[in-house]
This record gives sequence, C-alpha cells and structure tokens, in this order.
Amino acid sequence: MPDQKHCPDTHDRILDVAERLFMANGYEGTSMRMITSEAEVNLAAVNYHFGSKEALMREVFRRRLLWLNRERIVLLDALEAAAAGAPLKPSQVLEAFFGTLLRMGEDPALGGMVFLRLLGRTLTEPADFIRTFFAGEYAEVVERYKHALFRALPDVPQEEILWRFHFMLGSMSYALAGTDVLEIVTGYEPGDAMATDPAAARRLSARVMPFLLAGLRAPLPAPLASLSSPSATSGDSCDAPSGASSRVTPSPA
Amino acid sequence: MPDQKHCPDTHDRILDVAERLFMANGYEGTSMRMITSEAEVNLAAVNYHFGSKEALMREVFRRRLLWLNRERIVLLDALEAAAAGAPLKPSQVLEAFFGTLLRMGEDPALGGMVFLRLLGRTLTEPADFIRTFFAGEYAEVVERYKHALFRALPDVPQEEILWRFHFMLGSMSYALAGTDVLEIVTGYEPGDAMATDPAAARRLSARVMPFLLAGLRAPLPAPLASLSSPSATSGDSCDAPSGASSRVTPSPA
DNA sequence: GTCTATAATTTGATAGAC
DNA sequence: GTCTATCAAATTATAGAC
Repeated sequence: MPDQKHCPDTHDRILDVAERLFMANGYEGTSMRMITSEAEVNLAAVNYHFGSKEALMREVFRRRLLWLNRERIVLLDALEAAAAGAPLKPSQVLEAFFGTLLRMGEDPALGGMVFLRLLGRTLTEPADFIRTFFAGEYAEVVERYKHALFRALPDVPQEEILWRFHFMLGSMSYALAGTDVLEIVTGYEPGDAMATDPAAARRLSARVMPFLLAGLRAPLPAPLASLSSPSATSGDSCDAPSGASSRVTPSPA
Repeated sequence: MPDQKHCPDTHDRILDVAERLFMANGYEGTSMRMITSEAEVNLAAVNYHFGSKEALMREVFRRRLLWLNRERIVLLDALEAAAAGAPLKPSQVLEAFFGTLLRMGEDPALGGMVFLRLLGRTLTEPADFIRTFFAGEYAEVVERYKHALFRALPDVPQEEILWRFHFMLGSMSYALAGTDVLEIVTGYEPGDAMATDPAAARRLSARVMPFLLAGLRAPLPAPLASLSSPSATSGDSCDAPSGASSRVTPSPA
C-alpha cells in the first residue's frame, strides 16, 4: 500500500496521462509504455502505484466519479429539502444530474473535457471489469435519480421513464465522446485543442438540455398494437400531438 | 485479388464471426486468433481473404453499410417524389433514417442485432482508420438527410438541427450498444441471448422514435445570455413551453 | 520510490509446401 | 485455397539492485 506522502507528482501524473490516452485511444488501444513514456516515469511505476493496468483504469475513473456522484447526491438532497415533500420539476432533476456532469467539463481540476470525453466513450466499452466497476459506482445515484424522475413525471409509466433515462444517457454520452459522422456539428477532432476547450461544455449544455427535456416529456408511444408491420410501427402516431396537450402531464408549477 | 467462386463459406464465416467478436470485445480487444479459431478456419485465411485486420474490420462494416445507406437514399428519394416538392414531415425523415436502421435488427440476413450493437459501440471508437472509413461511407446519406431536415423544420436554425441530429445519433448509438448503467432498462447483458433477439429492435423502435421526434422538435434554447452563472444556464427556461406553442414550428400537415 | 533487466505471452503478418 | 511453421515486435508484469 503506497501511503507515503512523498512524490504526489508521479502518482498523479500517471493518472492524468492515462486519462488523456485512454480518452484518445481507448483502454485496449493504450499500452502501459505509452503512458509511462508520456508521463516521463518508469515503466514499473504504474504497477508499483496501482498494481495493474486494470486497477489504473479503475482509479482514473474512481477519483472523478467519487466527486461527480457525491455532488449529484448532495444537489438532489438540497433540491428535495427545498421542495419540502413536493415532487421536483423534470428540469430540476436533469439539471442536477447532467448539469453537474457538464460542469466538470469547465473545470480542469475536475478532469475537464478530457474526462468527459473519456466517460462518454467508455460507457459503450463493455469490458467486463469496467461494467462491473461502473455498476458499483453508479448504483446509489441512479437509484436516487430514478425515483426523483418517477415523482416528477407521475403520469408516465415508470418503465417508460427508465427507457428515456437510458436515451438521455446516450445522447449525452455520444455528444461527450464527440466522434461523430457529422463532423460539421462538433467541429473538432479527437485529441484536438478544441476538443478539450472548457467552453465546449457550456456550448453543449445550452444545446443538449432542451433536447433531453423534450425527449423526457415526449408524448407516450401508441400501446404498440401492430408489431407485425415493421414500416408502420413507429413515428406515424407521434406527429399530431407535439407537447403539453398529450398524455404526459407537464411538471407541476 | 481473391476472385474465385469457390468456398464462399470461409470468406463469409470469417465476416460473421468477426462481426460478433468485434461487437462483444471491440476492435482492439479482438485478436485474429480469436476470430479464426471460432470460425474454424486457418489463421492465414484472414490475411489471404482480406489482407489485414484493419481491412477485415472495414469489410465487416462495408457489406452492411452498403445496404443500409443505399436503402436510406432510396427511401428518401421515394418520400420526396411523393411529396412533389413539399417539405417532408420530421417524422417521415426520422422514420426513413432510423427506422431503416432498426429494421436491420429484425433481419438476421442484414446482420440483425449483432451488427446494430457493433455499429452502436463503434461510433464512439475513434480509431483513425475507422473514422476515416465511416466519413466516406456516411458522406452522401448524411448530406441528403441534413437537407431533408432543414426543409422539414424551416423555423429551426440549421446549426440547431445539426446538433439535434447529433444528439439523436447518440441516443440511438447508445441504445443499440446496450451497455448501460441502468441494467434494469435494457434487461440484457452483452453477448446475452436477449441482446441479439430480433424483437429487441421492435421494442426499442417503439420507445425511441417518440423520444427522438420530441427532442428534434424541442423549444429552442434561450440565446444563451448569461453564461457566467453555471447553475442557471440551462433547463430553467425550458419548462414553461412544452411543445407546439413555442418557437418551433410543428411539421406541416 | 525509482530503475534495469527480463520473464512469459500474445500479437499481426508472412513464407512456402501442398 | 488451405495449411504449418515461424518471424519480429509488442504486450503486461515482476524480480531484485539501489
């Protein structure tokens, strides 16, 4: 157990470089030698400080997710205390969950855009040890926010809310990863300077939050009667009602 | 150039196995030996038929994307011909673009859910050669659908439409990859039987299409005046107007 | 804590017989 | 087209001196 207070440089420099390289090349695409040479530390230092490559990967996430998910809980506690028993507005829940995430992108001390992009791409990398690790790190915060959304949208079936939470995570994850076939949109390349610009988080936030909120409160799909005819199953029933007038109750107040 | 008409088995069996293993383990996480042993072909067969591992990866996608993006163009041509110059409805454009994709998941001959999940996770893997390849494969179809959306939503700034196209791709990509921290939602594990169930595409379609359509037609964000106060930048302005009454013009007819 | 040296495997690719 | 045998390089990890 390395508990010495000396040389926080090496330990943290490894984490910082690993975070950036995992973001740019993925876990499998990044070798220990790439990390140690760029961090200018000895190859054996990684195993000394972290034990293995997998443990390094976990630690890269642990130091960020610890802050993120704790902050999310604190914010939700504060919102619910202020609401005094009343349900929160959907926008409040989304702002607490995704706004906290996006705010990390503006603060290099919290990982900045480098960590956000790493998180975005890692959420679709189903290496077993990462999935297991994430499941543990996210268990509490997901449970809390699920129920906050259930209360915020009492007229939407809970299963539907879970699906939409899923879709919102996807939009955010993909937007953060920032590797799009629509290069025009994001305007940056991976590893680019713009890709790690803290202002990117603010620009993204202004665009994505209305999108997420609208999707979360979308009219309910038809009770999926005719699943036999593929070309008529989806989309057609969703044009006429476009918002507050449909089955979904808008947030109170 | 392998042009012989013999043994389509080996050639195609390599592609099928590679598709499944790349889906489950990613490109870097899948070795040639894993592919050849599972496909029960000789190790040298891959290089004989495809030339290299990178070329194999490209061919895995090429045979699917060729059909997908051609079908998307054909469908859009038909819709625009039927509209006789009038703009399409947003739901028609989404149905042609994403509905075609989801329909691949129901047909094993088109790759089924295995290919859809591979595509979903690969869109966030920014290995250079994959990005370059995708850019070429998607160039035409993206250009066509961009302009179809511009026409379908004449009152939404084009840049905003591009962002929302981006977000929609993200929801879809992430939902297809199916590796979520909300395990309850999807209910399947990667590599699981349920994960490759053709019915999964229909279930997903009924859930995701209304979400995408609502997000695409969300109220426009405030002109982002106060970017200084992070907690008030987003979300708060999006509660009151929840749909058709806002600045976004609903689709014609 | 840092470093050198190296073990033990695995990787993508190829030469050449059949 | 298929196969065996093999190369050259890269990988994670560790032992042991300082």
